[in-house]
Amino acid sequence: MTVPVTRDLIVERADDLFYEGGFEATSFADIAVAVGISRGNFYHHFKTKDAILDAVISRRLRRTAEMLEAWKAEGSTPRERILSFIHILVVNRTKIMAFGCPVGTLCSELAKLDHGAQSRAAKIFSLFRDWLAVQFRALGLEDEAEERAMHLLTWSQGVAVMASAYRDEAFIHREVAGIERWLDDQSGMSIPQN
Amino acid sequence: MTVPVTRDLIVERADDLFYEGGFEATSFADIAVAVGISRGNFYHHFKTKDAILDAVISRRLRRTAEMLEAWKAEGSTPRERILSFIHILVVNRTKIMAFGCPVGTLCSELAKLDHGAQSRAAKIFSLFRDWLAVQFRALGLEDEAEERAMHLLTWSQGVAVMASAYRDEAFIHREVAGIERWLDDQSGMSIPQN
DNA sequence: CCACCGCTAGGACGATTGACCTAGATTGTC
DNA sequence: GACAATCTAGGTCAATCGTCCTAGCGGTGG
Repeated sequence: MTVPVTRDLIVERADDLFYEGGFEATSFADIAVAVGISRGNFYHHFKTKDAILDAVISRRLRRTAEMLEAWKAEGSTPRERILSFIHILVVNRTKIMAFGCPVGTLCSELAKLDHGAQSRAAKIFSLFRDWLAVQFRALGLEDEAEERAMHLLTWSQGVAVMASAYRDEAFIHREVAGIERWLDDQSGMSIPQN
Repeated sequence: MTVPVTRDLIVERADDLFYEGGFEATSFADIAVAVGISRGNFYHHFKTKDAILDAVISRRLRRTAEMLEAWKAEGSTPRERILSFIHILVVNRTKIMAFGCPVGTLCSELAKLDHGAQSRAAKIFSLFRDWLAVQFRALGLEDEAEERAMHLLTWSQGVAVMASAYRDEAFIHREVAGIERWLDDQSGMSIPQN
């Protein structure tokens, strides 16, 4: 809390609003109200809306990296660490049913807007992918680790989309159980199986 | 072609623009330019933007039903019919890499906008789900048919999200191959396996 | 020939958007 | 305590949004 407390607050609230309402649909005024400052004050901290988006993506990259680091400490085994990832779907089920996955929906929106920051947003996925690949490699899957990581990411994204489309909590639990079964089928298998 | 050729043209172009640019980001002016008519002329056919959205969703519902009906004719076996669904990912890979899945991204956006039409948009998913469930039931999966249908829908949605995030065509082919292997593991199995 | 009606064009509306400016308040430093 | 840098508030800007109105076009029926 050395200097930029207001700036951080702006990024934090903008992060939430971008998630819950989308980037395009969230206006300067919306963020200003959420933070509790005037619209004019905004321009002192961020010159453009894209600058806020950049800061939000940076924040998400940093927090994701921190979360993955924390999971390394909590879960001692690779399997437990991967389960930490899978269980985001359960832990955040309420918000996911309402707004989908923060990363997936942002990437989708930025892709449609043909926004230059889309590739940076996709790097949040890469953090998960690389981290998961390390865990799969520790499970004994050498060559297939990256592919398994992408598949797990894919599966969870699908669950997020369908869960928000139907707002079905039971569906999330069913699919998560399926992912866990799939995970336990992966360990040390020589023949690839999806 | 009895009467409403202009109206149909509006809905058709709006459908494309909503897919490629998103509902919120597409303005009346954008659609008018795409159709080649004046903005004022718009109001004669659609009083509100939501009315256009309704018409677009109706169009998608109708066209989806027609496509599923056509697949019944093309693919004689349930497996071939399901493969027709899976191969949308390959056939439409270019657009999917650029804009994601039309249904999934629309549902996600409407969810964030808290738009009343979200549940109607989700009915497009239901058309696929019910149709797929019929095919899985024909494969000998009685009780698990609906669950398998939802899983296949989930998987394909995940592929669409990740494919657009990374714009990776090889990834699509890899996952589609995985889906096909999964499909062939399903037929007539008594013990559920994901 | 005229009255009518579906369709079109183009402008105008109030509101809101992202962006920007300026003046005052606050803070920190010497 | 004076000064400079930083932060804040509130207003203004042109552009664009969805919405709406009206005048004119073209064909059809009486």
